[in-house]
Amino acid sequence: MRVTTTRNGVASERIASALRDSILRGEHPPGTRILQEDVASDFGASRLPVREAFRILEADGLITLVANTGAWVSRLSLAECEEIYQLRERIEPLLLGYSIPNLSEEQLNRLDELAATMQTLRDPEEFLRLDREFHLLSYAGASTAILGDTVRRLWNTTQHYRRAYTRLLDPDGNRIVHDEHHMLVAALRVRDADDAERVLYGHIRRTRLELARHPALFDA
Amino acid sequence: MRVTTTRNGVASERIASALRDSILRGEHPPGTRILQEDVASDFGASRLPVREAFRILEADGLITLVANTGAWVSRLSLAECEEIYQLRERIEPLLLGYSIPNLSEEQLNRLDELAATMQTLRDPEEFLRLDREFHLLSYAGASTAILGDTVRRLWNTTQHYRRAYTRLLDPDGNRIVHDEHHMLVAALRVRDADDAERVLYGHIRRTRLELARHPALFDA
DNA sequence: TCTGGGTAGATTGGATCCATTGATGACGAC
DNA sequence: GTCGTCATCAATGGATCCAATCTACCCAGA
Repeated sequence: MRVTTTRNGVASERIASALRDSILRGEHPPGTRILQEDVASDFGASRLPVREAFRILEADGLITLVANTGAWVSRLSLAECEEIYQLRERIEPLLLGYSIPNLSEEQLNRLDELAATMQTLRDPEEFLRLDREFHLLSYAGASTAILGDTVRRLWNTTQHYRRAYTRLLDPDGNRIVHDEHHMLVAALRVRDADDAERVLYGHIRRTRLELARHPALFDA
Repeated sequence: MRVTTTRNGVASERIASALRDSILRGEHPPGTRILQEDVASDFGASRLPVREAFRILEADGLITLVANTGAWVSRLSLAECEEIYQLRERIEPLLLGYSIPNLSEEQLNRLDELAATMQTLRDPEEFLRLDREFHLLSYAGASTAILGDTVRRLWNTTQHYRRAYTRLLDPDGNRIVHDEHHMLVAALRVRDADDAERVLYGHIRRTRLELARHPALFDA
């Protein structure tokens, strides 16, 4: 007889997933300490699954663990952020190449829709969310596990700095971003891998150079 | 490269480190199941630090965890292996570029020595060890954490397949490999980043294409 | 003989308790 | 007044026990 075991999945994964979302939403800025006990009571679990969740998030690059001391939300220096963007410049076009042949008509339409919606947004937080969905969706055709995971990790670790940067911008000021998004979708539609990869490369590179012009984002 | 905040006193790190070495040495071939209880008794510890060690190794890409079921040494398909090599082609030259300006005379001498020694070896296992030391040492000048960790993870996951491939080879057959190693050190000595990165790119690319010619390596 | 269900055993996931480590603040010496 | 030391306390690391769940095997029935 099966009792009401609500089969919610494994607790450590559930907690890791929820914590990841809340960090990505910016509820724990870089440098913030996170206590096992607090998280455990938040989720109504013991500290044990929380400890495993911390290991998962450490692997994601989201938090940094120090033995016998605690866990902190990871903080990047400008140099590390540039490093990540240079990585992204090189591997996201590769990932996109894997994805292009398998993108469905439905996915392409959604990409169009996202690119158009982003242009009308005033709220930086909403822009961040859609921009993330846009790019990750463009990789959805790739059946690669390692490459996809690597890219996702890089997106996670830079999320907070993209947020800080986005808040600085005049909503209309980054017209180039929207143009690039539209150019990218156009290239994807005709399955022009070379063009799509070139646009994406430039898109990331430009963002990297822009970020480097605001070193203040990385203080504190 | 990796900052190695010496958490060596912590059992989970010690166990993870020892297990990682033993997997890299080939003592647990891909597909092998690893039981928490066995590892725990091997190290005279309880299962708890073993569980955390498993999480660390999962992040390294060395093992795969399935909830309520167990841990297996990761197995790659040919497609995944090619994916990893394409990644390596793109990011290891970048990492090398970071490293070149900071390589010491001593490190360059050691690289020369390694390249020469490898030429004389008959034992594939020894070759693997030195080849790993050679390449990772060539990246030692890079102070990058994220990039270095990413590369190290890729090396880990492909270690077993490099081993299987190396065993196939006639020790004299891969003269090109040795030539490339010497060319690489020569370029590093004169701090010619462009040349070094090009040689390294070709080195990895050639290996990828060679691996693809032996699909049998990836069966069961 | 093959398929399906059910049960028993092995193995992992989670909770609680204890040991150990690191940080903080007070006290005393120079 | 400042620096160093020590004691206290909070937070993490680890051990043991219990619960949930998956696997493997056996047996009944077609």
